Amino acid sequence: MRAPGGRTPQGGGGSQEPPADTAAGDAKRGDAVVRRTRGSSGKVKLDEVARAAGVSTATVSRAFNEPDKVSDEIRERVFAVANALHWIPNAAGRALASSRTHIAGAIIPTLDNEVFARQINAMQAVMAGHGYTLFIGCSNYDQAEGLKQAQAMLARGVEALAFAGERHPAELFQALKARGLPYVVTYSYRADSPHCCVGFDNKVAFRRITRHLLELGHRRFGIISQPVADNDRVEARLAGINEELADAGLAVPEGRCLIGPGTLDAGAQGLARLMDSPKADRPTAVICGNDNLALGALACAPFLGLRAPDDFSITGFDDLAISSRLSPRLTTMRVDNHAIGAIAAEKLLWSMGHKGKAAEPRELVPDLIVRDTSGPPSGD
Amino acid sequence: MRAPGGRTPQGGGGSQEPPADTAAGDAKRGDAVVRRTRGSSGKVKLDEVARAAGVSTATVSRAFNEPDKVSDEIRERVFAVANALHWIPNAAGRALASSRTHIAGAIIPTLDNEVFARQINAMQAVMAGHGYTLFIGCSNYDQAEGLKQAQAMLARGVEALAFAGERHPAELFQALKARGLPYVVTYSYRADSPHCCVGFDNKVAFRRITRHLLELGHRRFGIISQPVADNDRVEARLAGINEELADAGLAVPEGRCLIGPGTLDAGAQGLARLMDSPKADRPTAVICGNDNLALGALACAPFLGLRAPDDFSITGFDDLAISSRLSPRLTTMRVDNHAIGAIAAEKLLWSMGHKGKAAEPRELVPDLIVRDTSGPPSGD
DNA sequence: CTGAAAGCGCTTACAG
DNA sequence: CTGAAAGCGCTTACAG
Repeated sequence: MRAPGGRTPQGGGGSQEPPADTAAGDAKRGDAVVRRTRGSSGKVKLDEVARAAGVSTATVSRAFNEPDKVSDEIRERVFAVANALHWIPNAAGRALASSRTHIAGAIIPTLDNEVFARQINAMQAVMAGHGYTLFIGCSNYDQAEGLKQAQAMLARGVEALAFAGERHPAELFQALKARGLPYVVTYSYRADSPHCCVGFDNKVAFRRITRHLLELGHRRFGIISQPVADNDRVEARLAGINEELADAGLAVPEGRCLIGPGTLDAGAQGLARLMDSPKADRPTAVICGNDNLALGALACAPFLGLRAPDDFSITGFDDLAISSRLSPRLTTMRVDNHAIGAIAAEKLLWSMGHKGKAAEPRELVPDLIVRDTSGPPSGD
Repeated sequence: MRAPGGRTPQGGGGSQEPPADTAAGDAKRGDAVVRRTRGSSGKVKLDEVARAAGVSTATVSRAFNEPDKVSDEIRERVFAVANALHWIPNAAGRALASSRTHIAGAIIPTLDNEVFARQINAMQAVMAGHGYTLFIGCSNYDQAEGLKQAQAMLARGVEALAFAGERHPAELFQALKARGLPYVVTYSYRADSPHCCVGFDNKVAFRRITRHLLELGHRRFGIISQPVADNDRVEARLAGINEELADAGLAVPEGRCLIGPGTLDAGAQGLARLMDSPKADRPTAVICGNDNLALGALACAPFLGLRAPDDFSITGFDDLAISSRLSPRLTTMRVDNHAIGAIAAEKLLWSMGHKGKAAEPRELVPDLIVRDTSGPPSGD
């Protein structure tokens, strides 16, 4: 309610004359100083807030950044004036002076995906709660693109970085190390990883789902997977399947592990190819690298004259919203992606508060969700 | 290949002695200047590049920002040195000096959605191609949250802003106007909108899909829609349906326009409620506010003993990838979301290049995609 | 608790 | 085409 620039009636605090005038005489004399004119941004600056509130710029800055160090009365006055003047602090000035940008970055493979969208949402919320802005970059599952995004973020002065998976160019890790920049690897988790991981063990997860199928009695398996290139998570998944099968004395035959884009169509085509052999030879269980592939396969099954789980079993991974709504309901695994994002953000915040020291990794464990699409193999 | 700091053998260009030493005497004498020590960031700075290349800071800056103004020889030398030193320009310093941040912002309702993810992807690509970084913020369909995100972006110094829809607090538009900040409204388009819109006319689109159903002979309609609050797009969609029906002398009866979250479950529950009446009275056509709702309804239909299009017709909006893969394939409308994002980015870039002048709006037209789920009403 | 002023790392008007 | 230096809008070590 106090008018901007108005001094308190009490006039306390030992403040001198209003400095509004003194500031005018800032052209040094006797030195033939060349006056440059630089277009000021035209926006209200901290400087003007200070003048209007009758305090120094230091005090205005402190009122906002270290409120405890400023007397109640002055703090309130500064806030009121800043408000009245609609002052918005210039982030660049702040960053330059403090060498803190309050920006963190997250690099994910793709936005178009419930899984990563959820992680980002959570990260953003936690970061915002601590005064940090989150930069988001998409690699489109391409290592080189991911590196480019990371470099752009470094140039922007991010103070911490999160990225999905640990398969990234050595250059990235070097740059991070060189700058002592905190980072976390999200989504992936390996007990022996050199990085701070917040995620789950993809290999263990796929051993689990494979075991589920083995326990149901399946012996002939087929796989439909996303590309392995640049993707440690997919690699670990395939390894998990193969190891679990090997432990049971089994293996996926040549030509029964189909690799393609992680799309609905690839899932559909994959199933058609896997089922294109005499019934006695067909896989009875199909493990898909994610729900999307499984959903595509499921949608295609009727056209092949097949249905799960009577004619074959099939599993996904992710537990997308739609996976449990469609019929037959998909057997899959679910990860708490919101938690991954939130925890990753907390780890980063912790590191930033501890001189960049790496935070403790955190393993989340996916749940196996057995629904309609997995059952005992049909006797042939 | 040239060693950092090494001068060219030819020594051309009239360069004086290497300035490596002259730079040391920068403590002014005879003035009792107090030396402050401020932790330098520890990173390589433009200053060091200049010294190593034997040129002024101005020249280094120009070499990167206005390469034409620098001689070939010096430019190459500067590049080589900068490279060897791994110099990464400090964005804050640059922003402060030039009052250009090269940051643009985009605010969308949610990340978790093919539609917006695609727009963002396209925007980001176009922006990156022009040296701009894209800030992304999610409002979660909440006006107040959207405003908060926008304010955070202003504080970060975004030079342009894109946001979905035109239903936003007046405060937002005032702030934009006050700063002369270019912006575009994405997704929505109205011929008489005061804003630069890049999107489609939601009302016209839903008139179109309603007409399709009318032409098939439907006379009893039901609606399953997302919430109208804070959402001009949804409002326009409902208006489109109602106007088209009114033109045909029809109306959606009380209780047959169901509003809820735009989820699969809401779609399922919606269909159950709409179909909960004697067959002769049930709607024969159900218009959904988006594909997700329609997909949920479709998934639920078998449990109701119904199937489309024999027992009822149903339509969506968005043409999600899965909508055409599932059986029955959904009748829906498709918008080129990639184009919306790309064009929005170009408009913003254009505005920034033209002193913030508003760009021309651009209307995209959605395609009606007639598939399995719409057919003539079943005779009862 | 408060202020005067240097400094953060760039860009750019000015002068040559 | 190039350089010397002021200035962008803040923060903070120093001094009181």
